[in-house]
Amino acid sequence: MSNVRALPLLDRSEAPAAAVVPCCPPLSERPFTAEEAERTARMFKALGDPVRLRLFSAVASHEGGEACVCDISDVGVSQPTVSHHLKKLKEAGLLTSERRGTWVYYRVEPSVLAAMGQLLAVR
Amino acid sequence: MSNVRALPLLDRSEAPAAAVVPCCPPLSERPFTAEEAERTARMFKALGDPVRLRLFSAVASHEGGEACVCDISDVGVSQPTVSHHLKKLKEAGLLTSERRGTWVYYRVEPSVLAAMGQLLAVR
DNA sequence: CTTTTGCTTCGACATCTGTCGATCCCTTGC
DNA sequence: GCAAGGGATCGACAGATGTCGAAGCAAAAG
Repeated sequence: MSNVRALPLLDRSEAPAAAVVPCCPPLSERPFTAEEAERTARMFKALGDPVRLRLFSAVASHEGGEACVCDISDVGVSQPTVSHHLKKLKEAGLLTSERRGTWVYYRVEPSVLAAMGQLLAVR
Repeated sequence: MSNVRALPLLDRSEAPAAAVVPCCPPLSERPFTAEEAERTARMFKALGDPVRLRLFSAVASHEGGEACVCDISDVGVSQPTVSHHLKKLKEAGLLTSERRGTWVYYRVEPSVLAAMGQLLAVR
């Protein structure tokens, strides 16, 4: 189950690194369609849990924009729950993970952050 | 039930209108505390539902930044459900409502939008 | 006052979500 | 090979959430 694909917020295939291509216009530009709302809500929902927000913040603020799970798993819930939330953040396209030897490192997708910021831009 | 107070994202008591005082530092500045995460997650959660996102976008993109419920309630769910979601958005501090005669108007809280944008600022 | 219209609240219900302990998988070290 | 440790998955379960129809409430119209 859960074959949810990461959000194609940004076309990373050959776009220059600085070019942020948001999935949707700013919230205040025009009413969202059902599909736009569905995609975008997934990101907001991912950050709509306190534990996930702490995990995301911990990764985002860690040096190099990445952190080992062992460095950030002190958020008051059990280890399986931490893993569960990190998975959710990955499915939302906000984090990526990579195993390096014993440890697994999570890193933020800065372009996605920027795209979300543009969603909130005031008209 | 549901005596949830609006988020004190911005001290509106006597601050100048342009001064955005976010509740929390940018997500990537330092790891969020439990309390910061709790408060901030409430906002993201409010936008983490497709119907609410459409309603919010409809209000935000409406001229004058406000809209009558009758103008935006065509989002594919029943009218009580629309009312339910608008209430949630109000409780999250993202919208305010005001009755003027027959109709009820909802309007966005622009400072809250700006504060959320700052949360997503890249370090 | 009665009716109509716009919106909220209530009650009920199915589904989703967060949480945990137990277990499994993968890598390293012996 | 085997043991140890980091991390993911599984199964279960209580509580939260989205949804609706019915009923209630407030303002305007007749």
